[in-house]
Amino acid sequence: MNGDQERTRSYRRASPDRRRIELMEATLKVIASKGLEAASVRAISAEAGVTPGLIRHYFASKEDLVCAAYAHHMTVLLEACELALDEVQGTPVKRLAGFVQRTLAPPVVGAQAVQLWAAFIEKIGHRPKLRRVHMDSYREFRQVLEGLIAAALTEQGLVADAARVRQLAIAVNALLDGLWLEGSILPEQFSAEDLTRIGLQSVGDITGIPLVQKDSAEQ
Amino acid sequence: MNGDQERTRSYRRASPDRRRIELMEATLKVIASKGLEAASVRAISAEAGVTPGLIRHYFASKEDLVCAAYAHHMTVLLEACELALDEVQGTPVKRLAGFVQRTLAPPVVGAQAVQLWAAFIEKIGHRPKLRRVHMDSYREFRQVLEGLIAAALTEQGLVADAARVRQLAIAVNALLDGLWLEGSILPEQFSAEDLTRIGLQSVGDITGIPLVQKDSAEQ
DNA sequence: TCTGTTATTATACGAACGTATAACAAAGGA
DNA sequence: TCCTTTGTTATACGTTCGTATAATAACAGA
Repeated sequence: MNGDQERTRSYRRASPDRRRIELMEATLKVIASKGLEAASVRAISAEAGVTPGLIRHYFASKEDLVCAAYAHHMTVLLEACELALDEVQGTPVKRLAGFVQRTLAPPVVGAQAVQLWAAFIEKIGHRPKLRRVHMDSYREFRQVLEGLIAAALTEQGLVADAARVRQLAIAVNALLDGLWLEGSILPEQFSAEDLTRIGLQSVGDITGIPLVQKDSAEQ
Repeated sequence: MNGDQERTRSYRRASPDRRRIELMEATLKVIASKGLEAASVRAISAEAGVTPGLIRHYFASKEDLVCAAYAHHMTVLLEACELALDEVQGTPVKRLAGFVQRTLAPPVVGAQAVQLWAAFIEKIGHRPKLRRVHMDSYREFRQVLEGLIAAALTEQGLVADAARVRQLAIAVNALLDGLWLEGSILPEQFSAEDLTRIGLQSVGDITGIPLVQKDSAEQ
C-alpha cells in the first residue's frame, strides 16, 4: 500500500544545528500548549519526532535544553520586533505608534505567549542563566523604546534629558507589559481595539506625545 | 535532659480549619522559595511539619491543594489591600497616591511574590478553577481602582463617564502591574524611590490628576 | 477511667521522571 | 564498494512522584 521506500529507512539524519533548533522549538511548543509539568524529556522528544535519548546527545541536561530554548525564544522575538520596526516607515511619532500597536496585537498578544513567558519567569528566581537572559532581553527592549521615544520627542519639539527619557521608557514598557499580560490572559475581557486604543492613549499621556488623533480632525 | 512530656506525645492534633490553612500556607511558602518543581507533596508536608499522607486527608488531590492555596493567597492579598486602603485617610487624591505607593513597595513588591504569581499564571491556561480565581481577583482589584480614580477626578473637578473611568482603571492597573513585575524581578535595577516616583508621575499623566507636587512649591 | 472517633502516621505500590550506556544505521570520503 | 564517523535508537537503572491503605495515637464525651 504505502511507499516501501520508507520501510527500509527507519530514520533520517539532520544537521546538528538544525536538530538543536528543532529540539528547542519542540520544547517551547510543549511548554506553551501543555504547560511546564507536561514538558518532560519524553514529551518534548515525541513532539520533535525523535527518541528521548537524542536530547542527551545535544544537551548536557534537561535544564540546559530549557535555558537554550528560552534564549532562542527571546532572540527570535527580539529579531522579529526589530524587523517589524524597520517596516514601520514614516515620522518618529508614527513609528512609536506603530510599535505600540504591534506590541498589543497578535502574535505578540496571545495565550501561548504569556504561558511561555510565565513558565520562564517562574524559573528565573532559581536559575542565574535564565536571569541573565531575561535581563539582557529587557534591557534591549527598553533601549529600543528609549530610541523611539527620544526621536518622537524631538519631532514634537519637546526637550528631555537622558534621565527623563529613561524614566519614560520604563513607564511605557511597564504599561505595555501590563496591557499585554491582561490582554493575553483574559482575551474575552478586552477587544483588540480596546487594547490598542488604551495603549496609544496612555503612552501619549505619559510621554506628552499625542499618538491618537483627536476626534476626526487634525489628520 | 529535655522535658520528657514531649517524649510520650509524638504529635499534636489541630482543628481541621487550622490544619487546612497551615497546609495551604506551606504550599505557598514552598512554591515561593523553592519553585514549582520542588513543590512536591513531600516537600509541602515537610514544610508544614506533618507527614505526606495527611494532605490526602484534607485535599482530594495535589491539584486541589494548589487551587485552594491560590484562592487563599488572593483572598489574603485582597483583604490586606482593602485594609491598607482604609488606613489611608485624607482627600481622594491622597488616597489614590497612597494606594499607588503601597502597590509599588514591599511587601507587595518582592521576588517571592512575583515567583508565586508567575507559578499560578503558568497554570491558568489549563485549569478552569484557577482561571476563575484570577478573573475574580483581577475584577475586584480594578473596581477598587475605579472607585479611587472616580473620586479623585471628582475632587479635581474633572468630568468622566463610566466608560472613561473604566479605561483609566485598565491603564493604571496595567502600569502598576508592569512596574510591580520588573521591580520584583530585577530589584537591583530600580530603587524603591525610582519605582514610586515613576508610578506616581505616570498615573498622574494618565488620569490627568497631579499626584506629585511640582518642585518644592504647591505643597 | 474508659471508650469511640478520627486526625495522624507508617508503609507500600505503580507510574513516570531524568539520566546513562550500548547497539544500530545513515551518510560521506577514500 | 568499503570503511569510518556519529547521529539516532533501544534498553535499562535508580529515584521521586502522587496516591492508596492499614495501623496508631490523640482528644472528647460518657
